[in-house]
Formats: sequence, structure tokens, C-alpha cells
Amino acid sequence: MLSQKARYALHALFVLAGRTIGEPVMIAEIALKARVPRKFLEQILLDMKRRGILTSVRGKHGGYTLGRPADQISFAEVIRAIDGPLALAPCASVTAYRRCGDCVDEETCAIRKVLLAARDATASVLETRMISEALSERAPAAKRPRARAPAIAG
Amino acid sequence: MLSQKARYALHALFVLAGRTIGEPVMIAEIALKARVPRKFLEQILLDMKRRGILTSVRGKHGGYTLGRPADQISFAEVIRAIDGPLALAPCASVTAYRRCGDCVDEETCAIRKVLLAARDATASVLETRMISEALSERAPAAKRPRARAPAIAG
DNA sequence: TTATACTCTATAAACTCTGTGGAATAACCG
DNA sequence: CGGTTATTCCACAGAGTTTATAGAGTATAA
Repeated sequence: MLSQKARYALHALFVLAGRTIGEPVMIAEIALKARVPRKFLEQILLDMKRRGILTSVRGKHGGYTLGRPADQISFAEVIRAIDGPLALAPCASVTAYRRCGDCVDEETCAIRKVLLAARDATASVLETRMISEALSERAPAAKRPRARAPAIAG
Repeated sequence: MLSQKARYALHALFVLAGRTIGEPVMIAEIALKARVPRKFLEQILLDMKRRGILTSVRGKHGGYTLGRPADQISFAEVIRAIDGPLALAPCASVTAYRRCGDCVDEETCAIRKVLLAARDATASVLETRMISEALSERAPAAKRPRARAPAIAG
């Protein structure tokens, strides 16, 4: 399951996706529109800023704005930024591989084999789905690219 | 990520998969072979018993045994028994659907749409991979069915 | 210089994960 | 039949994580 934090992050990005890039939106407004507790949202936005998903402007008339167009920010990237790897075990992660303690022999580990397949399946969906999808609800759906590459990371 | 508990559960099942069904194996032995803390394992086995994955015999000469053949117990079932739904949000789960608090309009929720797709992808892998895979490591691999149905549950 | 906003650190309540001690149950033995 | 031993079953507790909240610090515009 995603954490509450990750769901908040996505909602916040949806708000920003509807605004012009480069024109900062105040935390207070994002909190209101995305229905996220304000102080908690601050932490979340900061996390995403550090990951390069958002950029911020400090001081009066400051706020947050997308770091790049909404159709270049995938669900996968957001989830990884907030909740960590998509994979179901450290040893099955591509972006944050760590050997897992249990594993006696990683090469033949039956669990790992299956979890790698699961990760690939999940990643092939989440890598190709972009934040801009939130917008195409109202407008006639913009054509979305469909699982072309064999899942790059996770 | 899977919990430690879920990984322990899989390891324990692998041990039982190598034994004759109906002949109970003591927790102590499973703990040793699967390298799981004994008392913690008790809880895990009990959980799986309640879910019908295992059956137990109490008292002297008691122990645990698979509730059905290893090729009829999927990774998905085990993970659900221990960690809950495969889906990334309650509203995207098929086996344990719950409306999620955030969702203003579930029908058009962009998050839900994507998470449903992710769930289907994950489930189509984990539903078709069985505990018996752990055995086919040593013997020449028994042919495994490959994603036939369009993912029944999750 | 002041008002406004983001940024950072500390704190706390609620919850989940991991693990443990003791009660309940069944077989064995005299 | 009744006590002893072997085993599963159940309830709880400590540690860590998640979900916030509060407030001092810092940058910027007017």
C-alpha cells in the first residue's frame, strides 16, 4: 500500500499540473485545493523539491511549481520519492538494490525470482503513467504511450 | 515492500512444500530449516492456518502441513494473508475494496485509475506463480502456466 | 524595515512490526 | 485414570514508523 504521504503528494502534483509552470503556487493554496494538512504538506513538497520533481521560490510571492512538464513526471518517480522502491523486496529493486538478509543464495532464490517479475510488471505500468493524466479527465483524453520499453527501473 | 513476516511465511512454506502433505512438521523444525525466529514463526503459521493455507495438528506429535498441494498455493494468496491486499490503495483492491477517504469522486479519480492498472499487472504475476516453484530449483523445472487469465483478484 | 512565504528541527500521538511469555490441548506412560 | 511431557494457541509488550503539529530560522518583495 502507498502511504498517506504518497497519496497527498500525488494530489498536490495534480493541483500544480493545472497551473502554468514557472508561476509559483503558495503552499496554503495547494493545501486547500488538494485537501492536505498544511504543515504536513510542507514536508512532502520539500521532499519532492529535493528529488527535482518540484522547484520552489522563497520569500513573498513565493511558492511551488512543477520542475518540468506534467507529462514528464511519472507516477513511479513520485512514489519512489516518497515511499521508496516499487519492488517488494530490497533484492528485487532496480533503483535501490540491497542484498536481503534472508537470502542464502541470491542466484537461485525462488522468492527473488518472482518478486523481480512482479516489480517489472508494476514498473511497466507506473513508469508510463504520467501526472498529466489528471488533466485529461475533463479535456478529451490525450493519447498516452503504452508500455513500450521493457521497464527501465524500480 | 513485503514485511519481514511475509518473507518468513514464504520461506516456511518452501520447507513444507518439500514434505509429504498430511504428515505434520513441528514448528521447531520449520524454524530451523527456514531460519525464522521460532516464536515469531508460530504467529505466522497460525495466520496462514486461519486463511486455510495450512492445517495444524495440536498436542504431542503435532505440527503443520500444507492445506493443499504446493502448486495450488500462489504467492499472491500468501502475501495477502500476511500483508494484506496487493493493491497500492484500498480503493484499488479487488479482494479487500474500501473507499479511500481522500477520493472526492471515485469514478474519475486519476490516482485510482492508475493504481488499478498497477494492481492488475502485479496480480497477473503473483497469481500465477506458485509455492511449488521453490522445488523446481533442483529438479528440471516443471513447466509453469503463464498468465492465462486476466487477473482475477487482488 | 516589515510582512509574507518557504525551510528546518523538534516533538507527540497513533499505529504497525517484530518478538515473547504463558495458557490450552493432546499424546504417552505408569 | 491421572500425571507428565510435547506441542500448538493466544494475548500482550517493546521498538520503530507514520502522520501529523508547532515554532524558530531564513529569504524576498514592497
